Amino acid sequence: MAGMNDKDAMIEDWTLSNPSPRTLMSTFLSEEFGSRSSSGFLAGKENEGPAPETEKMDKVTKEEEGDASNDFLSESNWSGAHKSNSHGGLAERISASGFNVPKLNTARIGQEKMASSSSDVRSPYLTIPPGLSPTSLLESPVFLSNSMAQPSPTTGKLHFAQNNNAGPASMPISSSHIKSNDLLEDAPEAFAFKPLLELHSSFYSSSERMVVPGLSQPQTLSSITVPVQSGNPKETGTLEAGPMNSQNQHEFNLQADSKDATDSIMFKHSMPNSFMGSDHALPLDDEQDGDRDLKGEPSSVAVGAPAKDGYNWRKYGQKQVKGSEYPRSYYKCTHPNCQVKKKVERSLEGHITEIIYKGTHNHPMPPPNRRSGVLLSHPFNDPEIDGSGQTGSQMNSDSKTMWTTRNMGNEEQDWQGDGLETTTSTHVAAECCDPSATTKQTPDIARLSSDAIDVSSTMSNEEDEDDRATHGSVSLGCDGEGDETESKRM
DNA sequence: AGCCTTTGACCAGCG
DNA sequence: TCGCTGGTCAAAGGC
Repeated sequence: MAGMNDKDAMIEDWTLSNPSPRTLMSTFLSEEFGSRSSSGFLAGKENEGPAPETEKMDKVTKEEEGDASNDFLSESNWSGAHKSNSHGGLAERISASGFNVPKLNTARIGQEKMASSSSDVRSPYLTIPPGLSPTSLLESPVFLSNSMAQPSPTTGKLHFAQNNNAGPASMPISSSHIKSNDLLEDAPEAFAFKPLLELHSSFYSSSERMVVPGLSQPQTLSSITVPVQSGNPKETGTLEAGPMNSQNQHEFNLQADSKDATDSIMFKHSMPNSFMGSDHALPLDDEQDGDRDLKGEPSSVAVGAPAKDGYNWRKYGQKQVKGSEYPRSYYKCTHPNCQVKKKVERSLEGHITEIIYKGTHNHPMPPPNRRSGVLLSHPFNDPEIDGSGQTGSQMNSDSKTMWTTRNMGNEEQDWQGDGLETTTSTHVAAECCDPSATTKQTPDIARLSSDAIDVSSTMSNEEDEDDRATHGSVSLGCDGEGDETESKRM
């Protein structure tokens, strides 16, 4: 409850006076990111020694963050080379609310070569030092806005809306080549994208349907576009995490959601090779450990996976679905009176190819336990922050959050919490996936490409209001750092 | 003992 | 009505 209030207050406090795409850019870049020449993101790996300018910002960041030991980000010596908004910046405000915000070294804007010939002249490149992973970005509080987003099944865009907003902002969400869980353990880029995938997975789990087909081809990884939001809920945009290039760099493209589609900024993030090493790999949750230990054994895969979104699931059936080369497992939420179900398709190797949530939890997310391997590591997952803990009310349990989506008939639909049935699906198409399997379930999905992430959402009225209590209770299995962070918070 | 998965059977919707 | 298909049930067994 307290977390919810904090968050609400925080979001409200984010509101800026002059929302604009450029403002979003500056806000996002200057406040949300910072570069740290010393990449202590992973327990101080790859210490390169902080540059003077970053040392300065180190102090600022630490001052802002207050209790540096309270969050993993603070451990990583986030720093920034400049701050455009020294008063009441988002970072400070978020920090005050319990978040630590990665900062981007905007001073290095323009120092990088343009990675794409199609880049806008105004689009500088930012280099994020090794150690700043997309995980960090995705864990940035900018993704708080996800709790207010609903995907469009036809356009693949997320629509943000609040009851007090003039109108929803739309942003594309696309992805290609999402790795499945075990692959996430094996490759840095996969690891980096895992929180994103789970962010969406968990987020959409709050609706009734989610489809997350994964890839089983570890050599393929492309881009993911996720929504971002500046201090003003109306200021939205997308952060696209591109594939890792030959220099082990992820390319990011931050674009404001505005009429000016060219208002974007691209930057790179160098993924340290150490990410590849198991010694530097972040610890995985129990489930992943289980999957890793018993990789290839379907039974083990089936046991741990369903709980990854933070809830406890009981498998009640499995069936080979026609059109899909992988068996589909059926899970129910083990919580009493909770009718949420979940369908999971996994390849023989244990790669998740599709996850479909049905229903919404009418109960708080259960506390992490060894069996489920759930680690409520992400700020969204933190009961103290998002209010989804056992202490009671959910973040979106109030009726203030309005969901805007498109239903199966491409008809804009505003949902204010009276929807009784929601279905949200997220497709992460895989080269190995049977396209018919996913498209059949969400025929309205506008597939961006054969290897794009598709998101659809349909809502109707069948569930009672309580079922919406858990809408937006984003759980993010930020294994590793989150595990440590959560324990520290506790 | 309790909870879970497994798995074959059953049921309902649809063409 | 029939067959197909997806979803669910429930007994059995494991942990």
